[in-house]
Amino acid sequence: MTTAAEISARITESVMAQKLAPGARLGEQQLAALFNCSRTIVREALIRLAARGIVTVSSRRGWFVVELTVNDAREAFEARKVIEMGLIRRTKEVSKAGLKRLKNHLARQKAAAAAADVGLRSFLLADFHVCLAECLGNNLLAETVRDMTARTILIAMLSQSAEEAAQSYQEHFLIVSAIEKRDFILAEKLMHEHIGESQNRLNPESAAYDPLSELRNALSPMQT
Amino acid sequence: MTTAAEISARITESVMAQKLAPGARLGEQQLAALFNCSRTIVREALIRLAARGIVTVSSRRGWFVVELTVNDAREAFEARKVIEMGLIRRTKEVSKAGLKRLKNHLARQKAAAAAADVGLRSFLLADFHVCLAECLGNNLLAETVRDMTARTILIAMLSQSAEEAAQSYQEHFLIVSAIEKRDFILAEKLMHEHIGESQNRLNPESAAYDPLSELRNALSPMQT
DNA sequence: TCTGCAAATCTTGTATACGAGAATCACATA
DNA sequence: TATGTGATTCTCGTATACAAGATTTGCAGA
Repeated sequence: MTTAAEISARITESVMAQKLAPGARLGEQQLAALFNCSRTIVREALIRLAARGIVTVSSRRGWFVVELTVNDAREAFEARKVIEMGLIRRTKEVSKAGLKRLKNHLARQKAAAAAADVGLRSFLLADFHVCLAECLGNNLLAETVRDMTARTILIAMLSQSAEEAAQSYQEHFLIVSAIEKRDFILAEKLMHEHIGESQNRLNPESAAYDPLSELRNALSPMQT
Repeated sequence: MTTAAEISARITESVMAQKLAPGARLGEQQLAALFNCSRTIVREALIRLAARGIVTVSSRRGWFVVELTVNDAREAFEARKVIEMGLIRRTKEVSKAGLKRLKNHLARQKAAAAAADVGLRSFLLADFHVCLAECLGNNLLAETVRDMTARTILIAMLSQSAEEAAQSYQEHFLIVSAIEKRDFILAEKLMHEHIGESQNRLNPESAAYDPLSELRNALSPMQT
């Protein structure tokens, strides 16, 4: 027996941990069995997630983890740049507690990078951005960051190797360092590059997660 | 017979039009009767709105339009500054169609300011910000702006006089003018002042809509 | 073997029934 | 009159039944 809030949180986390791929099916009945509750509860969780742009429903066909178009992807990355850079830019001061929490989070990221748990590593690298927003004093934007980060993961999916993860951690580390030194201008610049980095990684337009992409490309009409 | 999407849109619009005050009751049964549908549909609409921070539910007591704390208010205004200023800042170019749409919107705002329809006027002044985000090319952030704008209205409520509305229109006009001239730096500055303006208007900490605020103040503990 | 159609199955969409907790009201009591 | 208590009413919370559309399967016919 589980609540709708718990179910939607679990699904969000799974997306952030790259355990749920774009297009993954989320059957009401299956989830109800898995979480030992009725379809009503599952449905509530899915409706919430739909409002947040994490899942979609296709009438009488089923619920699925969203699959973003190229334009959706552009907007999601742009939104993250706007929010996360703006948040840093408008910060005057960071509390000692906040800074401590950030460093603690960095330590967990480092530990996860060393360990073999890809899911936890992926989750923490994404969660860092949420944590940062919270530490900069805006829980409302932190929630928004969570949704948008999840969305960008659903594009970038499968394209993050161990080396790239290590690099992400390094970049996070440098951002926190800049914040600690109160060099918010540098921090903003680093954040810009950091988000741009993952955006650039998805070169062959979302080809990474589309199992039909090769076929699709091969059979695409000629430009005559 | 109405769909959940329509119901939630109607409620959001009513909030933006200041027709629904903070704390207003939204009974499932009443809404079902009003929209001629079952509680199931109403419930879906309310769950969506709850995910967007427009309404809350108090267990077995009822659904209500949110009442923000002082800190919530701070975060909402701050979030709007971050997003709307950042959106302008990162804009390089505005399409002709977008500019035309903005001017069209301004004209409607002007017309509404002259007319006596306070609801429409209030709605348009808020909707301008959503429209701007769309015209700057980010529908994802536009949706976010809609939610946050609604939230700020739920704080500032009742405090907007006809003169202040006219001033808001003027500020919107100047913002669009700056954008038209591609002076995004000025536009960003104007937006900053514009949002700050409405934030400053709510001086006596949300006293406007709290019927107990006087009592609360009178009976607050002494600072000895 | 391939095609087309009909039946069966699967999945969500919606209404409704019933239960539980909160708030209110009426009434007895001090 | 003021207070406390029990019944009543109101509202949401959850499960479930049934409908309807989409998909798949099976089968007959060419």
